[in-house]
Amino acid sequence: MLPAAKPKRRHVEMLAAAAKVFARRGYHGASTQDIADVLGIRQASLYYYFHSKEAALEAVCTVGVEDYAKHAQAIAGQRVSAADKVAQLVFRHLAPLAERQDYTIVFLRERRFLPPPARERIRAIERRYERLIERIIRQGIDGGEFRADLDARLATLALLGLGNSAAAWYGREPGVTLERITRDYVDLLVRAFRKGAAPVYSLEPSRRRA
Amino acid sequence: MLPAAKPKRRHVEMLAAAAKVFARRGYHGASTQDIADVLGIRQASLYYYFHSKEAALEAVCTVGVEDYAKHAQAIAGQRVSAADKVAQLVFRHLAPLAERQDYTIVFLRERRFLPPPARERIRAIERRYERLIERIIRQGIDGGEFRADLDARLATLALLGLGNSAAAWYGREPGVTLERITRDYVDLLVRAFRKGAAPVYSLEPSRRRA
DNA sequence: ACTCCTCTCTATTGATCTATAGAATGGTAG
DNA sequence: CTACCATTCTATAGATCAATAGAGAGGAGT
Repeated sequence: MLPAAKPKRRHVEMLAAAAKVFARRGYHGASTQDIADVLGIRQASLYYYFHSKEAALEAVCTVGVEDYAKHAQAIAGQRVSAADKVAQLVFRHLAPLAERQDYTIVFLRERRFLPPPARERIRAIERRYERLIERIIRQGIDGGEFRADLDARLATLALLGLGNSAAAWYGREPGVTLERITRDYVDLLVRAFRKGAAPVYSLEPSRRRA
Repeated sequence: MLPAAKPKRRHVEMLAAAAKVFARRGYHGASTQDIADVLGIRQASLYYYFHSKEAALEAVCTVGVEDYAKHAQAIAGQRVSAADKVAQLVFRHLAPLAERQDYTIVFLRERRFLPPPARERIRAIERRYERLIERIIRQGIDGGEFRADLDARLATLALLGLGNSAAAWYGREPGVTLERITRDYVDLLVRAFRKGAAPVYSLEPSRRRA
């Protein structure tokens, strides 16, 4: 039977070891020996659990991405304000960093190295997640809660960019807790999305060349 | 004489080839053969230009990062509003994507694979850039232009996260020009930073577990 | 014609890495 | 005691890759 089909106790440890190593050294920079070292077993013993290094990468990426779309779907169905939904989206986007940062990092950085079929499977989940966010923002605009001139696509990319960037530095910024990031980023996004006076600034740095 | 010391015509082509290959396949996923293929020369011929693959990575990363701190310094010295400075920071941060996206991507994703001495050199430039941004934001707060409860560190990370995320998808989002990203992201940040009524939303998704 | 100098070549070494084959270990149940 | 199963082992094949050594080609200047 294929090991990937029955997730037992040791399989979970394997996955965690792979996530840790891939997150620290990158997929191509990590050797199967590195993963084996974490588990205290021989390099060849890994192949009892995975068909290939690529399969291990897909397994880690899947854990890294799977819950996002699910939660976004649940949030989209609620009957609350768009601002509330954005708040919950950010909360759910950042929450995995507490316990699964390695998986998140690997998903974000290494998914592009997946072989085409696996990459497409992961991409499908991503796309669903992005569309759900974009729809929530668009509904906020259409409902008059968010600015009419807000670009839903760019707003979505902003939310994702902001959330994903936290994965890169969370844990290395002294004193910055998940709660604070969530609060501040939600605040930042909702302030930027809601109706209000247009800010005044000169976009073109006119006194500088080019 | 060390090739890296005198940047001639072909050296620039080499660097561009390395940037392109590192950006697409990642540093560890790219072989020196891949770079040689882009240039139409043999793998071993590369070593006329670089001592090592790592040296090529440092050269690419240096190009990718060097101008940011320089421009930020110039912006910090101007006598304009903090919002104007933020606008110029974002503009200068995104501008390199037009002509040097590969270098930017490699700097962002692959700099962590540099050997410690080179990594420290790159890090020093980064740190200077971050401090300049943070100081500009802090001055906006102290001057009463930005919200008093704005966290300057998190605001800096937000600006960087937003700007850096664009490097990942710029060119693959149909119809999204650099001008539009700059305008929208500046708008987003300035709206979020300036004084204004606190938004209303429920941070805790109370009807969901955990 | 001779000499640099720049650039590229051929040929190869040695290290590293994924993956396979098949044996050994140890626990558990009949 | 024996059979079975899950897990880890040894040993190695086969491929890829960074890097070195040293030769050759061709242009510019003298």
